[in-house]
Amino acid sequence: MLQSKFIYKTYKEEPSDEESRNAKLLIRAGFIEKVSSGIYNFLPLGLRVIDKIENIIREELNKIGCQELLLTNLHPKEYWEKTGRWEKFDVLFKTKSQTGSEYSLAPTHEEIIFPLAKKLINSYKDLPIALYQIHTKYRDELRAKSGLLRNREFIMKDLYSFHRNNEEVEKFKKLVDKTYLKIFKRCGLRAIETYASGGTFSTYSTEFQVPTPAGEDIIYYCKRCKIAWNKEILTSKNCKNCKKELEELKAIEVGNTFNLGTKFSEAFDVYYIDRDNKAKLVHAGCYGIGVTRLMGAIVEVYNDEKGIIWPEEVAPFKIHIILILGKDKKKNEKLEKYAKEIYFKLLNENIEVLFDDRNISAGEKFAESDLIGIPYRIVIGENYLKNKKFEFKHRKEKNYKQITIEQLLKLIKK
RNA sequence: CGGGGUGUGGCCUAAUGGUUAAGGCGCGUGGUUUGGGACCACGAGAUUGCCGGUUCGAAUCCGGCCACCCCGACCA
Repeated sequence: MLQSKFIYKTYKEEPSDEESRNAKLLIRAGFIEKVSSGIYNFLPLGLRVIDKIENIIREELNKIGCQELLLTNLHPKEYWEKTGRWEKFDVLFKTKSQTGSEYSLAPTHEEIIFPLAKKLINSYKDLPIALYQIHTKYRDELRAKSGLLRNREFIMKDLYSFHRNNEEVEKFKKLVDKTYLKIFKRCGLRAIETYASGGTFSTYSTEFQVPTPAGEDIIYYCKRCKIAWNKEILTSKNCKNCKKELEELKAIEVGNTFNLGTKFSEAFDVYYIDRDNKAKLVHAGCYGIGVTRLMGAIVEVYNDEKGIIWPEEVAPFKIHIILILGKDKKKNEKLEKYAKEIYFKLLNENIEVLFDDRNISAGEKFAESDLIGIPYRIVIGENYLKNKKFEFKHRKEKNYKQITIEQLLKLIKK
């Protein structure tokens, strides 16, 4: 991508109507734009990060046999009345059609996927089934807050699994838990498996908590066992397994996994015929990852005074090429030619590159580059003409190396 | 929903109740620059969140409403 053609806009000053680090940086750097409280637009730069996160999730879930689908976000009232949640779900957005039909905007999708599962499941031979989607969710929060961490509209990955019995749900849930840790690790985050309450429809849940002072949850972490308990269910300040004293941490919940039991199967009559020819209730689990919240959490964890520092796998681009021209026109022409060659070589290797080809001051290029936070930066200046070497450095490092394009390709491919 | 705070060009800010609302960023034109958000000149851009009130006169004072931020409550 040529930066001169790339549509985005950065700001030198922080927005006055945001307090959280993630919102300030993402807005300043041109990833998102605020429309209203808890409502944001994702600009081309921001969408690239969303796509990266979503694809990591897809890869890992597909590996364990999950299949993707897309469920509607307009939920007829009757579906939500069946579970009693039309009245009970306090953050439900409700809307009415011209003819008076009532709908909710999807805050979660159990009410839609269980009726679907009923159609898909007849026999024990149809089970297990694991379906997921990555889609927008709506929640009428009384207080949206903290940039991308608590929104009224947000993107979520929600997975639902259907099984013959509780043991199979538990077994699958453990597999999802393990997969979640992989997903968060690939996103650059250390997520802690945390025991938590099950809310109104499950006995317990597992939360995936990313420790950061910006978090709104408080968890108690055991360094030895590498697990934690949410404050809401804490019974002792010592680990239940090893008795070690627990550490209190602030954290952001980026994912969760629930064993739903048969609660929704009962509400929607989801049965299967078992080997013994008897109809039995389907056991289910549900598993969420807040995609946009995850993006906010990554920024909260990875930033410095100059801007964002994206972990490699979720960065909008991998390499930022900065071309610095001098006074000599002939030299400049050569430099431009070489820079383009390097740019195309990297593109040929399927490396995502942002090439700052704009005719602006070097200082502005550097400042903006630091703000956007692309992991690797190469600077092509007059020195390149002498030894065919450019400067190469990681966003988080201060010092650069002088290397050739061949050396760069070796380094990057690893 | 309870408490606190804030609303001024696209963004960030300034302005004892007193001319025509000031500056910086950004934007346009011309020129000079080019290794850490450069400089000069000229220019465009505002019903000071909205409605009402007080006053000879309101961005400024008063009332109501709205929006945003923060704390709390809530958070399948």
